Amino acid sequence: MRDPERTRASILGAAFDEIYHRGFHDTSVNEIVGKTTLTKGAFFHYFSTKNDLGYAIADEVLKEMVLERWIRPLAAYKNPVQGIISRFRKIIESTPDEHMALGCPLNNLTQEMSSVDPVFREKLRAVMQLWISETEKYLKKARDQGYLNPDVNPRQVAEFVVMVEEGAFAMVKNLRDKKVYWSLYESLKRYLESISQKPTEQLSA
Amino acid sequence: MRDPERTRASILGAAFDEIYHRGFHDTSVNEIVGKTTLTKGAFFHYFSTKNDLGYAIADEVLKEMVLERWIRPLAAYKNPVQGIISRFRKIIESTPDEHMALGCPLNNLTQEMSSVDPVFREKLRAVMQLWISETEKYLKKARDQGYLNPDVNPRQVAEFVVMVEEGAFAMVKNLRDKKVYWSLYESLKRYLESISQKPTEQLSA
DNA sequence: TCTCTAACATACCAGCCGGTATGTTGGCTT
DNA sequence: AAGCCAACATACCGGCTGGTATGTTAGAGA
Repeated sequence: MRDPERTRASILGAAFDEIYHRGFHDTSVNEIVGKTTLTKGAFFHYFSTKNDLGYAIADEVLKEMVLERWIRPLAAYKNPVQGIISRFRKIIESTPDEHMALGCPLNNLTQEMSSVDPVFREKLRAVMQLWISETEKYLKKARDQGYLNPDVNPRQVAEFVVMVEEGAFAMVKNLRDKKVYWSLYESLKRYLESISQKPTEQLSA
Repeated sequence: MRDPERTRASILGAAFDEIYHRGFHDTSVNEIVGKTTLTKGAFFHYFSTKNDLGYAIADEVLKEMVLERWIRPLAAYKNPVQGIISRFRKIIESTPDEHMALGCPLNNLTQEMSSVDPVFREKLRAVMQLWISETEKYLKKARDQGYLNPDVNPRQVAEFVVMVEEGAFAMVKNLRDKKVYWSLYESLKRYLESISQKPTEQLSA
């Protein structure tokens, strides 16, 4: 009947949802446990403080979400650059309007907490560094395989790409207009094409 | 001795500072008035609620800041595209590290408040729309004057440019590394060059 | 079966929050 | 010079917050 792992996960899930919708500060512990079948006693049994809950969200939920949404799918593409473009498009298509209006969970939490709490800052920074580094790997692969111009700097492009991926969500959240996302998609695509090797001058794999 | 306009402005200024540093939710009215020579009575004489204070910051402070930092300086450039690139660089150079770590005030407030309070959302959206529209004007001018390829969509590029301007600050805030800003600057420059008309006028760093 | 610890529930608290009610005072108006 | 109102100050409040102290109960081990 008792299942500590499930209990903890249910708190984490409810907390993520509520924080994603209303922000960390504006979400109280009472509201979080109210979304579950548990009470405050259970909450503080698993998380010694409210901030600890936030740390766990960064370490576990957000990190996993970034990998699952933005990184792992890239492995399926022969041309990683094409993969980045396709994923960006597919995420637009598959994200419900309600979520588009809420922005990127990682970015939301970072903007709210990183200048307030240094532990938050480090954990959220780690997630973003991971996101960039993994993107960089694929871009390097793309360059080595002749899909990108040989003079491109994979790290630099990776930082730009991730910034666009996050910034696009932020702007759509602000403007409440999904069409903007498509506009930004076109611009990112154009940028990536501008640093891509033309098929004719592509090196043979 | 009494000077209502100055008093109001001093509250607005102190509030903006404190909110910029610690976020809206985490800044209490007591802290704001504590930064001035006034008391809570004065605060609620000028702003009927704490949210009203936030609205005034959006309408007055943030709007003016966007125009002053990003838009008005563009008038001094013959090639608006060159102006956008130069301004982006100069803002990096002139912004102290401490402020770089705090991000863009407009973006901070938007990420924190726009999904919580609809009035906030509309006001902050108006500021961002203004930012984009004014940028669009200059890009259209650039296209008509042959600095940009004739097939570029000024609105689309404006949305992308503003997104990068905001997103760059957000990312630097996250990563706490000003070098990233230069990296993003290079990418933006490269993008704008890729949609620029080559023969007419050259873009230089 | 008895024990004992982890897994929860209940009840409560000090502190701070935004906001209000009620002063007091400066200074223009007549 | 008296009146009067905007411009402030002071004192206070109910409500909610994160957090704690103290239960109670499930269930694995002996």
